[in-house]
Amino acid sequence: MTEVIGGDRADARRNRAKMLSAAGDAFAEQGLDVPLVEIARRAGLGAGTVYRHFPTKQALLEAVFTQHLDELIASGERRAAQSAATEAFFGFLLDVVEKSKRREHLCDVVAADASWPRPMLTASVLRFRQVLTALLHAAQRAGSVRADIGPDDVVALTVGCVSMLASRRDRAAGHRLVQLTLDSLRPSAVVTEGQYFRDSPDIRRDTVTFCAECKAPLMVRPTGRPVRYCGAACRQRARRRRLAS
Amino acid sequence: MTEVIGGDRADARRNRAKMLSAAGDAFAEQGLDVPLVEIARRAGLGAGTVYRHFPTKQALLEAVFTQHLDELIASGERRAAQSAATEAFFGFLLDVVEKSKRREHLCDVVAADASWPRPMLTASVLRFRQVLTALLHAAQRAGSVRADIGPDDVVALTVGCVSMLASRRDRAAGHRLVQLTLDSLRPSAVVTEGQYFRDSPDIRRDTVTFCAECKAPLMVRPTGRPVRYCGAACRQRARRRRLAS
Amino acid sequence: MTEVIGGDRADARRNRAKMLSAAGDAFAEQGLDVPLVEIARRAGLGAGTVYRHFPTKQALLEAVFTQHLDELIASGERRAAQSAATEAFFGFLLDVVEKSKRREHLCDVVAADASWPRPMLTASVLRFRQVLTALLHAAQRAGSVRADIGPDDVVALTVGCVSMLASRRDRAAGHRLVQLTLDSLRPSAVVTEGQYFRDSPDIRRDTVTFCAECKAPLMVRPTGRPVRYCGAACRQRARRRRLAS
Amino acid sequence: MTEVIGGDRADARRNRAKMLSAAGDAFAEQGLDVPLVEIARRAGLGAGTVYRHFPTKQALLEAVFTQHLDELIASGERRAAQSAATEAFFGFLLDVVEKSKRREHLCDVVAADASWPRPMLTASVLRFRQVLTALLHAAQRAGSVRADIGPDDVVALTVGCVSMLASRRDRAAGHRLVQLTLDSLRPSAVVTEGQYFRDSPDIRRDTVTFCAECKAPLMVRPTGRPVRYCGAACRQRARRRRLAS
DNA sequence: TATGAATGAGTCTTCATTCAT
DNA sequence: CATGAATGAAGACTCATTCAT
Repeated sequence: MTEVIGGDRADARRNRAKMLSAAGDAFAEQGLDVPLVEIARRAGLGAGTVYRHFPTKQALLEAVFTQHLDELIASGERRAAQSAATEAFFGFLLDVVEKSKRREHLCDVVAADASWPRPMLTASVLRFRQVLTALLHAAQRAGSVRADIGPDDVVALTVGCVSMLASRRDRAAGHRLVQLTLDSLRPSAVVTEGQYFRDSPDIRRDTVTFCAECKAPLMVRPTGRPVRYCGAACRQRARRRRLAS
Repeated sequence: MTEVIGGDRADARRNRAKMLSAAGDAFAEQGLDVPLVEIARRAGLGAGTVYRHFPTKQALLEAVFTQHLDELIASGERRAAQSAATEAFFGFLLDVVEKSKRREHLCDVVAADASWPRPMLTASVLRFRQVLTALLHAAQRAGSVRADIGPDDVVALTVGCVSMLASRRDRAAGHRLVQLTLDSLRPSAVVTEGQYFRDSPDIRRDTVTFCAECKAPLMVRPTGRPVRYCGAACRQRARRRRLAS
Repeated sequence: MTEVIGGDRADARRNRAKMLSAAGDAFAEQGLDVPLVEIARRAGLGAGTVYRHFPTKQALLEAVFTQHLDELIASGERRAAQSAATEAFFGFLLDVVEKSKRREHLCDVVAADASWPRPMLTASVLRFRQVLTALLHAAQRAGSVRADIGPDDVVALTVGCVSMLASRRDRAAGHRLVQLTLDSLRPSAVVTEGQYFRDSPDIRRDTVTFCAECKAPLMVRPTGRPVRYCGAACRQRARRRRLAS
Repeated sequence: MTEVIGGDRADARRNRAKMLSAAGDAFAEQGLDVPLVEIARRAGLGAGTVYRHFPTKQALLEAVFTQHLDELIASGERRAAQSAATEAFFGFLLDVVEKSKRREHLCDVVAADASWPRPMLTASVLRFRQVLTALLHAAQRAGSVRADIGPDDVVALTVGCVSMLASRRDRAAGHRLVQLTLDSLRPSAVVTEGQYFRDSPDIRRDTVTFCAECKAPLMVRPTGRPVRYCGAACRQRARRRRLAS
């Protein structure tokens, strides 16, 4: 952790806050390559002052990231305390995605852990994982999230969602996509057999059947007469073919 | 398009290929900020040679991106010709994700179109969209993809999947996530009501009911006796609880 | 104008001066193509420091040029205040030529305005023109400079003189040439009719006499009483002098 | 001198001519810094071919310069043969200035002899000097050029004139300036006493008389018997003429 | 032999970091 | 202690010259 400078002096603390805020904005708007002097300028401070607080640009970046995580942690704890498990979990994920939207660059950092192993040891990172894990497990106990999902899956999913938001210009459409993606976590979601990927053999397959006409997956219906087609259209089409032959 | 240098000289063409390959690797491994001399070194060439072929680092990047797209286009056309609509579409998406895995940085380029508007006019980009759109529409006609999905949604979804793969270290787990996410496109996928996002009011809600036991969303069944549980397991569980009380 | 860096810090101002001086020397000795690091080396500073003060090599060049002009302006104003019109004007021109001697490259810049239109709007350029024009007009009113000469002619003439000085190795001989050339501006100078140049064909031959007062050339009048003065003003002035003595 | 390549092959000679022409244009339009490939492109040849003919860019430049001189030499010889001394001399100077107009960069080369001592040994340079000197002396013998002018003065003057033309946008005005300047060479021209340079503010006013033989200006001698000749040589020459008639 | 592709030294410019004011 | 000036290593890009085709 960065040694906090002048922890006892009000102005120093205010300066630190200004820097973090300015850095957050700057990274969001101009990417991680934004010059440090630009951050200092936004904060209304000198470059030297920034260095007094953060010995390295890297350190500043980590601090911004940590602050971001802390906000998410607070959000997660609030939701855990106030909502039922399912709402808490999904609400938290939406929070994470939404709040990270303007900070995709931070996600780059998370994604590229090879180049940045240290922050993974940070207290905030650990606490974030704890909160996430607790919410996840609660939701799983409540039956609203598939049992075969782990915290890492959730993190990866949210990272992906942030990317989606970033690449989908239409705001509303982006949100719908995120919704769609997060709902993949629900138990009803069907996982197509994973034969496409060349080298991932051991993916457990749910018991899926497919439309006899269009090969679309059919919902599981343990009882009753099994469906053969995904809908009226396919049934009709199959019929036509049968008659033709 | 970059003027191709030395189209008639075998060595020049070979060098161009070496550069593109080296650049692809370098961008993948070290990010878009990789020095050009590093790319030249990997290609076993001088920096000046790279500049002779690509007048700008940007131009080189675009060429790599274009080549990548061209591979995807070929893959898509092959699948469209050889497979049924559904397999073609989902197989194509998996191809896109898989092949882009080591090239997430290119996705950054796609994502950040504001800063890079020109390539969007490239022939390859247009062709890619055409292929994607054709596959999508075929799959939708076949009933295996939701009707309310457009090409931009699909692109964004794949971009997100690539991010997921990048952030999920476990290879198999990453693939499973991708599978899960892509399956969101299938008509059976349920979209939770989008009330979480502050400002996306107009998301059409499907009429969803939930499992009385586990709260999982249930498929719409307009006719017949409404289902109350998502499956046998839940029905049994509910029964047990009822007996216990 | 270049934003002046560190206006309040003594060392920064001293450094700025060192840079301008070093740049002036470097441009004079090695031409405009002198590497910026060479300038930095001469100034005893780092290249980055030069860039902090002048965002571009161009900007540095302009600053040197402006400083040069400012010196000339000061010289012109001093002379205008202290000397009679004729002495002031010719003295100024000699100053301009002499001081620009080691700075011919700057003249290149002036000459090549097509490639460098902006500095022409500079305050210093305008002021220089003002001073030059004022001195010229005063000298013309005093009768010591031909009436058909404009400021642009004078500038071009001095530019030419600088070139002469540069190409004439012998210092004294160079000065004599300049003297000769500048004296072309005096009314007594004879202009051969310009039949040589393609587009001014008819040359009248010169039996020339001069105004007894101001030495301006008098038109040939083969018959009748020869004129002695170029006009009423000179005749009157001569009369006054005769009466005074 | 550059070894002429393929002197026996017609195409090689044609190529050489194309190169020289292209180089002349390129230097004129884009300055001496024009890339060699640009010259090759203008000539419709490969860069390697240019190098086959001229081992160095410098060598090419010298060849262009030499060709330029050769044209001027031819012009001078033609005029010497066809015109009277005065017309020949001044016509030649106007030719030099006019033809060098688009080639000021070559003049830079002449001006900057420190950096380029070798071409001064070139046959063409020597021949040019010879022609110039002959024309000058003839004109001086004819009494139309001051006796105190040497070949170097004339060269410097023309270099200056080229600069004037370059810096005076108005074509006609430029030509008039050149005329004015070249006429400084005529004996009637008044040279103000050259004490201005460096720091001599009080310009003594000029009551100037001229040498009765060579028209050179005579120094003011307020008292005593007025001098009529600039020196013993002229006095003697005048005496001889008197005796002859 | 002509061509133009390859080379790499050299230039401008940026920016993280240090240090004098 | 805050400031912002100085630093110099590093990166993009150019071009004279060489050399393989």
